[in-house]
Amino acid sequence: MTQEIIYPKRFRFHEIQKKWIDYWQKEKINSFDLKDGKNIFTIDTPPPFVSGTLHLGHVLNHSWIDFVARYNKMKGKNVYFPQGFDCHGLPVELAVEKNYGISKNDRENFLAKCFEWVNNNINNMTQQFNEMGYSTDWNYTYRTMDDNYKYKVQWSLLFFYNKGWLYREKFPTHFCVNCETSVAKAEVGYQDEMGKLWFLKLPIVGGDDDYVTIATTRPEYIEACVGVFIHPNDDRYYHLSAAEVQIPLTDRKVKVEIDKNVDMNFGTGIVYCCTYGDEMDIKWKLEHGLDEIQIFTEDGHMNENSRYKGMTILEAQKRIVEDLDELGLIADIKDYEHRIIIHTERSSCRKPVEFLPVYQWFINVKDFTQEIIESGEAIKWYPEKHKQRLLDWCEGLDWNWVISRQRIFGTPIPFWYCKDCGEIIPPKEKDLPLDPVTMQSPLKKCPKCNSFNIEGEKDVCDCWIDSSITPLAISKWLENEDFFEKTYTNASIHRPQGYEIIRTWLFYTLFRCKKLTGKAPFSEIMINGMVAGPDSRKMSKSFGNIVSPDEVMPEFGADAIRQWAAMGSLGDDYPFEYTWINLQSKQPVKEDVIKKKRQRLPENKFNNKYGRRFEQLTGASRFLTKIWNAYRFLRINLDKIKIESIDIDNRKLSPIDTFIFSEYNQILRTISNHFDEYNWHEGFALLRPFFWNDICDNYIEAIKYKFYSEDKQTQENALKNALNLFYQILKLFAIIMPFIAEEINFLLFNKFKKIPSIHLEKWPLTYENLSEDLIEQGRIGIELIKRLRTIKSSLKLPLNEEISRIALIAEKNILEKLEGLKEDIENTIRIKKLDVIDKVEEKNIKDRPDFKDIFKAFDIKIYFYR
RNA sequence: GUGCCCGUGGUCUAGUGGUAUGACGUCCGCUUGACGUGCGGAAGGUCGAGAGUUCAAUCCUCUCCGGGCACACCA
Repeated sequence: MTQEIIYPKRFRFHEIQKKWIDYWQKEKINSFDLKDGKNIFTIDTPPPFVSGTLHLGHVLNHSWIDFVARYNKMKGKNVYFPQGFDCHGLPVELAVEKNYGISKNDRENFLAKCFEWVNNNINNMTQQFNEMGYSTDWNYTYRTMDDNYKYKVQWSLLFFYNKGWLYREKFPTHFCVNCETSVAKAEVGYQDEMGKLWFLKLPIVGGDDDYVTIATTRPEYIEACVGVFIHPNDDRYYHLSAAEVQIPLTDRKVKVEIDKNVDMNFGTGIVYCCTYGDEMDIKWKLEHGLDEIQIFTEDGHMNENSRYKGMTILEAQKRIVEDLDELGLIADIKDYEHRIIIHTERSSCRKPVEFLPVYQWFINVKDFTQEIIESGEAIKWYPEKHKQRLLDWCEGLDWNWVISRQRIFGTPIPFWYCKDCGEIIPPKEKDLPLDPVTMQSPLKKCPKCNSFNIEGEKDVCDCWIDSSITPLAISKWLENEDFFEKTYTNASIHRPQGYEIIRTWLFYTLFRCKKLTGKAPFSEIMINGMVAGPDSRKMSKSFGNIVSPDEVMPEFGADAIRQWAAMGSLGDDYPFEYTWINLQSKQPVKEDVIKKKRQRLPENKFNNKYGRRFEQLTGASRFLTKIWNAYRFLRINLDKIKIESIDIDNRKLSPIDTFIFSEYNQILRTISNHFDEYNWHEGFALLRPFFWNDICDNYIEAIKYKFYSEDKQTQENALKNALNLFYQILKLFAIIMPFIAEEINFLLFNKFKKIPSIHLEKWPLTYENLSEDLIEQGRIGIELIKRLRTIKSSLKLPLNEEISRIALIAEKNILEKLEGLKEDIENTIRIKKLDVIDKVEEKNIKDRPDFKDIFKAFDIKIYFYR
């Protein structure tokens, strides 16, 4: 090791990170060993979607996961910590279409390119995980697009089919006409939008210039109108109850029907029912046996049932309104704020969702929500409050799970069906995994109707079908019975995730794993919040408050960013703070100024003029520098003073040593308690000031002089005690800041501790058998030293200036203690002569001090002579 | 609309039935034999607003305001 590496004033994280990432990999420091089959603690980590880069949300989430892994390892558990990737999804298809210009019709090539694109992204993301200091064992990674993974997914579908929980049916489902696929209820959300409410006049058949007027936000649905509804108690329209109305722009007539679900107070109190405008329309259609007239195509245009065929839905709306107006059938138009259903699960879409009746595959979940609730109740939640989200979702669920997606890059739904009678033909188990598009059905003839018109399913699975068996995938279910028993059946399984996917990932995983194995997967769950920008709004492109890890990682390093993550509070959203500054003046700039400038200036000019200051990370970096310098100081002394071990003899502790050890004991216990609850914030918030103030500013300052002592034994003991304590603290640091901990471990402790990594260490123990008397004496010493330094500072004296004399005047019972501290105080404060005087002698002191002070806590008077 | 969470010095954050923790920033002093990305110190808060319970409330209750999330929904 060269001097260069040992003594730089700053922690050089760039080279150090790289060095340890390679070393940990080479030496298999993070390897999981099943042989110790007892006490296995499995972490079922969220597989990130393979967008190609990690964002700060991932950094927060996965830093915490890494803390969980490292902490539990240190606590003696055999931690199984794999990390996989969620590969399938629309964004992959879009990226491949865009970047390679390959059409989906060229199915084979297209899928190959999807695979390639995903693989590149995974390589990138794997590297980012490593740069975070993520301690997963990559030998157990998985990709949801792998055959081996698909096998499990398809096997599970076959199992569900055999149980009668998987079925195919033509049913109106949420359908994103932008993404051209059906989506699950869990993937849609509502968005407020300023729209219009149109009052349309529908002519009454046989009535002379007589109309019913309905109010609607969707006039483009008029051609699909199959009924008009009024409320049974609505006196205003009593006379209409048997009437028929003519649907404008069509040659159809529909009946006026009565239903109590009509809201009399909305609009005119009359509503038209269309196929399928919304969930209410679906219910009415089924209950009243109405016709079905579908007017939209799957890509969001009008179909052959409409005279506006070929137009987009929006274009059609415009034309329909114009046409109705021309016919004089528009009674009124009002501005109206309403909520539209949009595709929210992929934030890049957020386009309106329609209901389309197409053949879909469904899994019955409605009948099992009670069971899911039970699995949820059995989990220990960190924090408890988020359990309610799962329970609410279960209790409110009234739709089954649409699992089919009209896409091609996904796990194929491994079934065939008869095009004539709809009979489903399941695959043979031995043929899995398979793609029914390219593979022949096991039966040539429909077993029900003898038709030969058999078709392989083209649709693929919802991504949540892939990801909701992650606990089974990582435990080698269906693959290795022994491994499965140890890492699933008999393990405690920890599930870390954000609260936003409780109703999806958690819900589906609880459901499917229980059904497939008989055992609910999780014993505990740790919930993280979302990362917000400084405006405390969720980070998103549309708010312009995004910070990418790539922006901050090169400047601050993983250990600093992990400290930021550690300071986030359990289950709550957490802002990533920054301030815009003018790079020349270094002055803060307001957000709205930035917004304007960003629009006006070209990007490079803007970037030259303005930058962001990351205060939280600055603080984190300083802490790293502090730790680094504490190491340097001890290292310099270790080079001078020869010691054989850092084992300490409790009987040879000074009062100051005893006191700081006792303080450490307390801190350690409290931190353990917080970490046991996965409360990283509180634990780290204690650790930082303890190390900085108590250890560095007070303890090290107070023992420093011993390193220059004439007495070898004094030197050795002081250094041993300090190193021993530092090593304990380093183990605590290792969880949050794995790189600096490992670096210092090697530079400072390698010759004492013959272990290949500090990350294989056990959680530290407290120091036992400390003398209460010495603790108290040490406390007085430290407090006095602090006080005397403050006095020096307030007198504007440089800290190294020697004081000619100080007298401490105290009660008899404390005198003895002070005598024992004399040397520590004299040397640390630099006093030529320190006198300890009995209070009864005080009146005999003749010289007037330059400064007088009383230290109330111990009733000690301080006479200070410059 | 219903439910849950949140609102603490300039910013973020901890916490408690007896007016408050830490970080970053600001100001003052000190280049100490690890560290000026340091050390010592200071300023800065009616703990969202109002009402109630209490000897006492930032902490408990209610109402309101503001923010977030979830669920429901009138077309």
